[in-house]
Amino acid sequence: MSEAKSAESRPYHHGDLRRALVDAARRLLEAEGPSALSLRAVAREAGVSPAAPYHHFKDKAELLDAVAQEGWEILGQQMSDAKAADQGLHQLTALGIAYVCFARDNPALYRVMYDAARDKEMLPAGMQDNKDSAYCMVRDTMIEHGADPTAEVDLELATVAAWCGAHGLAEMAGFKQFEHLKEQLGGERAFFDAVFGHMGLFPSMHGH
Amino acid sequence: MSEAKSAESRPYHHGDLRRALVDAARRLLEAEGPSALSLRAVAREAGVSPAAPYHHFKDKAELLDAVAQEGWEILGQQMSDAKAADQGLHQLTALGIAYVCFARDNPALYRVMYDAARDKEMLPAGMQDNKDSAYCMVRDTMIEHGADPTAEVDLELATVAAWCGAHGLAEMAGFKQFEHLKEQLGGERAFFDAVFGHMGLFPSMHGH
DNA sequence: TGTACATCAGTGAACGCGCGTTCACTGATGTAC
DNA sequence: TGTACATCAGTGAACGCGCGTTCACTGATGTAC
Repeated sequence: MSEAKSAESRPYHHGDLRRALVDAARRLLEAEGPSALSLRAVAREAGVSPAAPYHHFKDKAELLDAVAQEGWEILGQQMSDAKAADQGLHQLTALGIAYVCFARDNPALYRVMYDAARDKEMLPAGMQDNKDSAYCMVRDTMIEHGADPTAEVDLELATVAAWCGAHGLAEMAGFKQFEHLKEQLGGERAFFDAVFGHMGLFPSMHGH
Repeated sequence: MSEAKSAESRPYHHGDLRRALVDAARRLLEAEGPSALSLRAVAREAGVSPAAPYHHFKDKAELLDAVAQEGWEILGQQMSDAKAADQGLHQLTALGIAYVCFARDNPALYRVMYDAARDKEMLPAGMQDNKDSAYCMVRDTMIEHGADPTAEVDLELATVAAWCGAHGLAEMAGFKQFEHLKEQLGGERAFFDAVFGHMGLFPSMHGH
């Protein structure tokens, strides 16, 4: 797993250690889980001394924040791509599926994304009211598909409900005990679709 | 916070140290959060030496399991009470509200309940297929309210969907940023109701 | 009722460990003249 | 083009800490006779 290059190939100055540290953290995260994500382990994985990260991050929390931030950016990009690839009424479902697939592919990163925010008692980046947060993308998509933008409370409730549903499914889908359901339905994607359908959150999915 | 009794009042033999340790763990958990839950801290909180817990638990994981187990029992009891108190079509909603209220009142315990299971790569106690798990209570209630018990896949999907929705809301409701929504709706309970309503999971809530 | 003894449930000191962080340092790089 | 020097980005040793766990121990309890 270690990315440490052989002694002769890596110069004394790294070039972009900040980047390398965040990459190393992500590698560690998915290989060993969130509890293995110590500053020292990240430095080790990146092939530098334990003190090196302090030239790029104030402390461990700042490194974790950077990892979480990158996670939210990737998730936002994947949701945006999914939306672009699926014009029409299915766009909201596409967003939900993209969200859950991201969590399936990066379960430990996904946890860090929320935990880093909880530690700071803040909303995570992807849920903030920035114009390009994932949360706002969901809200905007709802408006594009007919939600009334002037019914502010209702709109926000619908967005929260969709977000909660996706988050709940993202965490539950990790349990191996649901494998049999996925198989019976013909695959993971169908399982996600079906659960979203039962939630009735995504208008494209329930024809009634 | 410490429960350690004064020297003269506590006998050498504790009486029920196992119980006291689980209680101490829960106290610590809600006061300091999941990351503060070390074996030593629990022993300290209970007023005994760091080695004492080993007479009652094989290791730290076993203590955490006991804490999680108790959490699931309390949650199950509260859901059962809520169901009993609300005959009729609102029973499913009552279960959902009870679930979310438990998570609101015991956020750190709630996390431990899932994390302890994830560490063992198991379904948590409350989600197992025991006759009296919380998960089965939800499924049974769905049947009582008209779900077709012979449509097994559909029934399980509906239960999973409800469970995911409740879990998602339970975790999101902890963010302070939703306070304004709760206020606008006239309280936390109304907020929970409204989100469940938007999910369309709970038949009693959506009249359409 | 009294005594011997096994068992139980604590103590407290110690172990090795990995952690976050600091420090004085040094090698590499870039800029001024 | 060459040299002096400031700055940058690393090293590696060290710090103190809290952790999980083990160990030999001892005080308290219960039971047999």
